[in-house]
Amino acid sequence: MEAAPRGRRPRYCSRSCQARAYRARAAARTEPAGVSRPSPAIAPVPDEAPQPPAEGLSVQRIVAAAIAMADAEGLDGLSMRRVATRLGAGTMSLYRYVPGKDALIELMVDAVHGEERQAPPADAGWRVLLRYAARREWRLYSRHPWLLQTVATTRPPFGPNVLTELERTMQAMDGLGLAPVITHWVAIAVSAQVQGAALLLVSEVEEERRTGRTTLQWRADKMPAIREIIDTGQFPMLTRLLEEQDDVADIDAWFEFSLNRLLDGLAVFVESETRPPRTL
Amino acid sequence: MEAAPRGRRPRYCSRSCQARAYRARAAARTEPAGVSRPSPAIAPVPDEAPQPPAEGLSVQRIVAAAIAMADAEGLDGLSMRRVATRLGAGTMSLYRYVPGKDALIELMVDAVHGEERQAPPADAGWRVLLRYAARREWRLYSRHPWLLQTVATTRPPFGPNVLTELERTMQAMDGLGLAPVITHWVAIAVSAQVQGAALLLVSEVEEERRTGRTTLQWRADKMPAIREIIDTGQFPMLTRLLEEQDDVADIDAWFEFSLNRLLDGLAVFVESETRPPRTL
DNA sequence: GTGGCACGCATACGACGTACTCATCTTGTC
DNA sequence: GACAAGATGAGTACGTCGTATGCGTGCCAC
Repeated sequence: MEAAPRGRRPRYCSRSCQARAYRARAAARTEPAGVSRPSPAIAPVPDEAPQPPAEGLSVQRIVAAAIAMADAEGLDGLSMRRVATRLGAGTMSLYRYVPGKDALIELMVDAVHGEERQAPPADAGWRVLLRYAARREWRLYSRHPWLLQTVATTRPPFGPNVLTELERTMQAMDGLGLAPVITHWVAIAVSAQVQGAALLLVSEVEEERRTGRTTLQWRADKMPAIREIIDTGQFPMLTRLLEEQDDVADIDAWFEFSLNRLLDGLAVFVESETRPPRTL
Repeated sequence: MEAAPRGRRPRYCSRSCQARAYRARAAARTEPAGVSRPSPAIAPVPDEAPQPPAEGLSVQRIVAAAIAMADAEGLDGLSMRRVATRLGAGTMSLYRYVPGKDALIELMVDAVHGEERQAPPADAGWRVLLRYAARREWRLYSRHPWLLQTVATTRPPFGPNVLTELERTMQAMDGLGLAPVITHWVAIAVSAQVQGAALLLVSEVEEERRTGRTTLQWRADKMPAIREIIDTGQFPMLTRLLEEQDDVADIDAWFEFSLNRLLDGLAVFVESETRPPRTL
């Protein structure tokens, strides 16, 4: 089924028992948190228990190992073979628990989204709450640079933890009188700003790993080439920039700057939206 | 040199003639445009001439073929073997012109950045110009979804076309009295917003290619799972959203929305920055 | 006991990037 | 015109990857 043109990219296997085991375990991870628990607030998935010291394989152990490996070596340092050997298992043993690499990555994504457990500040305004969510996401990408690469590749996974996050962000704007669609637009606009900023962060981290050169070393390497182009005089703005200071310098400060600009703009919008024809 | 831990990812080869040929051709593409031409304004790279009908390989032909292939099949449908056969050449022949796949991708990135040739509207305000640049970038990612995946992986390449774009964006704010660093921050903040939004766009396109399911089909597939989670009652905001309308719906409209919010925020900032202590 | 089955793994296949090596073709020199 | 030297192209091979297939092993219901 699904044709797989030219024989490439077959991806998901269809061995019955494998898929069954995966679905069973995935459900075990998902449903108890999302469905049955009568928790007072939104309850993220328990994720991984204190890491059962057992030796047996499990979806949790596999996902945890894969996350550790991706954190350490990037998304293309992640291979089923190496995850397996890291767990002291045969490569194909993983496929009893996970249908394939893609599904494993999906599980990884939802798992890291459930990491930061502490609740947002209560009774804060929408602006504080949105900023809180944005910073939370920013930290997520700092810790797990590979996460952003998955975003660019796969449709946003609707794991319970991801949904929880979105819900929380939208709740930040509850009571403002915005239409649900607009609330959603705002939420993903903030998320987009964070992700866009994180692209810069991640590309530096990732490239540093790949080449072994730090950002400063890299800049020194490229300097002659850049200066050559600059010296043509066709880039006056960039020239001035280089003369004063040479780069983003503090990427966290820049992130805060851009986030604040977006929040300012949202404030203008909220203001004009919530009391339509008063001042005018 | 460079150690290559555990024997993985050797990447760039170092055969002298290969590197030489590459540098020579890359320079041929870069310098005549950036250095010698006495053009009135910023002049992007001539890129590829009317595609010489010749049969011989060339960097341009290789880059063009690779771009076409990535456009059609995504970044991981791109392989040196298939680019070569598409050009009617042996695989290793490409390595006479390009040191490796990474360098090829770098050339591809700069090439597509030089695509849209028409000048921005003259004498427009900073806001119009920034919006213009943002839309231009947005269209770029629509046409070449793979571009965003490279951004997440490699340090932003400083090809002449990319630099031209950045310079132009910064020139949009010339005369506002902002410090060069701030101008730069604003420019990359807008770019970050576009890229973050494009992540959503690209993930849909990419996933659609990978699975063969359109967005609507996919939503129909996932609906039972989503509704199951929604029906727990723990996601009131999302529930309301689904009841009214089920998704982003018009991603271009959303892009415009988020861009306008950011520009509004930048306007507030520019306003407060350019005439510091007058009204207050 | 003894099937059946859940589980783990060894082997194998076809893709990939690219290093090494040889063949062919072009060009400069006499 | 003959011929050496370099430029250019490609065939083969190595090590990596994801994963399909099929074979053992041990547990458990009957």
